[in-house]
Amino acid sequence: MSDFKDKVYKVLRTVPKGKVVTYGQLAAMAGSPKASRAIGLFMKTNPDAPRTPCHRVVGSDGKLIGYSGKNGVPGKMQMLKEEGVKFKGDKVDLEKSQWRQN
DNA sequence: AAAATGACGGTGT
DNA sequence: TACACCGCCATTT
Repeated sequence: MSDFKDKVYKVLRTVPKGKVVTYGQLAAMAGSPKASRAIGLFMKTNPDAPRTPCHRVVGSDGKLIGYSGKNGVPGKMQMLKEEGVKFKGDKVDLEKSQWRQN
């Protein structure tokens, strides 16, 4: 497996409940700030579904995209709400729920 | 090995 | 503000 991919999952697993990260941010932490596209690809593949909270990954504007889960994006939004993530209409309130290492 | 694909992001119109 | 296009990266066929 590529180190990049492993790194992405590692970081993603570090994201606490009730917080979210953007694809770009996640990519940056993994070592490639512009690999946001690849990140989504990993989420789709998602070999570690149960241990990888891919539902905590949102777009740069906090908009929910993707999610191959059971209920799709709507279910993802619901799940995040349950975890305590604040929402702004159909998007996540990044000002309050975006995860920050620092 | 080369080309196509995709759960993105930013910029332009 | 909304839609379209281009650029980036890693995976898959």
